[in-house]
Amino acid sequence: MLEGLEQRWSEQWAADGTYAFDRTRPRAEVYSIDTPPPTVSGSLHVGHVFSYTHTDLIARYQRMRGKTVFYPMGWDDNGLPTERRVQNYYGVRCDPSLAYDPDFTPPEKPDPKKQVPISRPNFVELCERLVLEDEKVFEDLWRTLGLSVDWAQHYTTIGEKAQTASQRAFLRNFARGEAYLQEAPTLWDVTFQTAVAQAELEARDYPGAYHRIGFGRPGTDEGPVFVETTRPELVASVVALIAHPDDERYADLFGTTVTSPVYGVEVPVLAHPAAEMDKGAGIAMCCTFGDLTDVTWWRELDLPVRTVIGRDGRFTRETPAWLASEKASAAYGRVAGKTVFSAREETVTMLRETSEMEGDPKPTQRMANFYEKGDKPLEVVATRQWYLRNGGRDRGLRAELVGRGEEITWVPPYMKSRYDNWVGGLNGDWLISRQRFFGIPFPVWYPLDDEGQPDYAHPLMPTEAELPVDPSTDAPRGFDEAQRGKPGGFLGDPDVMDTWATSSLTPQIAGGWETDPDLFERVFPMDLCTQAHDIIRTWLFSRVVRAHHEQGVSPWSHALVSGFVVDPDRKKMSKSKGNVVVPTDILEKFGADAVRWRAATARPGLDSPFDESQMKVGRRLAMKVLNASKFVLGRVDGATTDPFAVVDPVDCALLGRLETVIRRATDAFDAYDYTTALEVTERFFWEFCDDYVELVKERSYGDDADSVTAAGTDSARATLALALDAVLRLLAPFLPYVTEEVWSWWREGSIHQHAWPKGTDLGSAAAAAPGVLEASAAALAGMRGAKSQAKASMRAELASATVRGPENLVRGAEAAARDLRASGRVTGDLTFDVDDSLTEIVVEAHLADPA
RNA sequence: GGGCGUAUAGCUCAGCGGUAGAGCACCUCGCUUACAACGAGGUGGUCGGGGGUUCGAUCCCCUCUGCGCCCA
Repeated sequence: MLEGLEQRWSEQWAADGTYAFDRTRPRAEVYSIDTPPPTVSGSLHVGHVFSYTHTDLIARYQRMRGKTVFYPMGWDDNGLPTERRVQNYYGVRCDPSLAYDPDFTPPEKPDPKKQVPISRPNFVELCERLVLEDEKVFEDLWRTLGLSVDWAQHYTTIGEKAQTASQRAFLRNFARGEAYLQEAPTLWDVTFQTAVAQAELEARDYPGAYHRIGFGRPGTDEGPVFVETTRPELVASVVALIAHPDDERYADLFGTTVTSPVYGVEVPVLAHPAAEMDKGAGIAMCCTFGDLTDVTWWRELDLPVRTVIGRDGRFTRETPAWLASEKASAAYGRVAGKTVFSAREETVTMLRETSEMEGDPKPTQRMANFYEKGDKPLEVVATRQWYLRNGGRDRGLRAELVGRGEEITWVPPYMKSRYDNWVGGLNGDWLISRQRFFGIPFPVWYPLDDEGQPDYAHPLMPTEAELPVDPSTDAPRGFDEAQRGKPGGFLGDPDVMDTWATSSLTPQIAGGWETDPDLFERVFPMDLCTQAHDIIRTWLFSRVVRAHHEQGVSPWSHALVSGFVVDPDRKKMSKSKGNVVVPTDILEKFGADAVRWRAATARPGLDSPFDESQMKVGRRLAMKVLNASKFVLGRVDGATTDPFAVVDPVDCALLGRLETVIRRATDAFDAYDYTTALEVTERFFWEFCDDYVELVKERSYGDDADSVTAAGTDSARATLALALDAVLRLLAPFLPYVTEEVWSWWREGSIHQHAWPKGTDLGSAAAAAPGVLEASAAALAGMRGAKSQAKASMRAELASATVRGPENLVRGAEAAARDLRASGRVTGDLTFDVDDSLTEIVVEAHLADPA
């Protein structure tokens, strides 16, 4: 019965434009949402499905509250993940030195080990081709899940809208001095051969070994100074030994020089508080660069740069100038061109040959920085990169950005401290350039001087009207293509923007910033951004940075942060662990409504373990909605939802209860607490089915003219209809399919375009206290209990029943005496005795003898 | 080491000053004219440990411990 609803209704919604944004409405009537553009080259797991469902619950609620909802979906298709997927999928790799081949076709049988080198334009073409396929799959999934996205507002992070917005924002950042080009030590991934930003780092334990190596003290009788290092190969690039200023062991050495083992290079011994006295020998070898501490020392102690590791992660082939001596150059010849790993082995061999290493290496675990997508530790390489100011080097800006965070309502509130911690812990500006191919290029060229050397200090920029540009194929104003790379000509910036540098502008891209001012004014700043907690430091923060620089505001008023779906052992789902739950499987098995129901039970911010048995509960609810509706609609001919017909005390009590439920669900949704909204609605719905419907069933049939008045029948039918009408709307954000199906049986139009219920829909009857319902439900439960204990059928008749309890409850139940007699099948006496020694209803019942 | 969260029934979670709640699971019963992919009834907990505040603490405060995440 539930099967096929997804396809049928999602097609209907698409055809009717049910979720179309109305751009004629004023800002006050708009609710705008910034939702993460999923990485289409990646695979979705059930956690994404939950998080996007959370957004949709809010979107649907706001729409029913009368807002027109701006709910665009974007695809994050640029960047490294797509490049990697294209390499594997087509068996190619990008070689920017090659020329474009218009006739290129990818290999028929891709061999990942023998990737065919192709030009950058060819590579980008393949990327564009593949993301189209991926995006189709994603869109289908979102439609099946029932996301009420307005697909007309769609964007991609590589598309022209995104290119123009990213380049325009960059030009303005540059003009205001917020973006700048700098040659500086940069964390570098040797596998992907690109620079990596602080936000993409991941500290991991990495096995290493302490090598105890000695530095000579020429001109003294003293023995060598020993350092313990996990990276002996870097002895080739040592620039100083550094100990803590308070370390008495080395006090005498400060200001003297020592000579490096193997190479015999003379370096100073210096003091700096960043040296850790209790780590290793307490004195460290500073190399440019082994890690970020080296960068600090290099900067603060004004040390020279001695780079031996190239961008490919290998030792440079030419012998560096400071290793010019015969001894040093001979030693360097043995490591030149080697990978870090091989160079380390060779260096250890040399250290043993010269007896400058003491003992054997001692295994240790150290924390090393990794690119989150990489599996080799990052190196530090001096390169020229674009940076965007994000407060990492500016206390004032940092304070302003923390202030922007305070303008946002965080759901749950404690997620703000993640943001504050991250902003407070920044230690450098945002590195936005990447040495990759499938991304948005920097709209920048550099003039070449008479010798063909680029002048980085005076970059050439396009006007905003010329955007988007690709400096690798477009020539700057005043030049022509023939001057590319020639002395007196120009050079295009070869880098692309980091994917976050594009997706940090999603509110601007989707909202039509500078291209559609009328739209932008209606949707920006947005009302809501949603994401899981892992991207607070990246996506959330970077959007605040961009909006702060460009518009001087926080990009949204609310941030809703979802937790993760973790596996049953509470471990994070990841491909490598093989514990990923594929969303298409569960959607097929349980249906979209069931999966959405389960997602809605995961509160904002809290991780939730995946458990299939929970999906069944959602499915059962959807099924119950269908069945209960079938019953109610079989009782009410036409639309008899007239509150004035409701006169019976039990019916009034039900509406009174419903009024409270509507109020609580509305308050909860207003506070972004969709879980509580669902909880109170669902509880009401089950009570409605189990107690109320059972109580009034006989009365609603209206075929027992002797015992039931026509008014009572009308009252029950009107109440059934009123309650169903309201409860369907309360459930609509959670179960869009089944509620729409039922709605279509007796109402016009889509339930998703109808108003959220209000207490006033229920008329004055809803002012009744729900006590009668509670008391009669308890009495009914008592009768059922008696039958259950007697192991009798629920249809079994009771010869007599006595309802006892405190006065208010007994009187309440007595008001429903007729319904109780009918639903409990009491054939003989039904009496109500007040007994104030009791605190609740107790039923004493005698079964009729079986005939 | 710092920050944040969390600890309640076998499991997933509500409750957050006034005699412990739901769903799942489990047990028993029942095919009843909305529903057997169902319904009815029931079993099950010194609310992580220790202090304190209070007439009263699962709830507030302190502390310890476990777990998770983020940052060093």
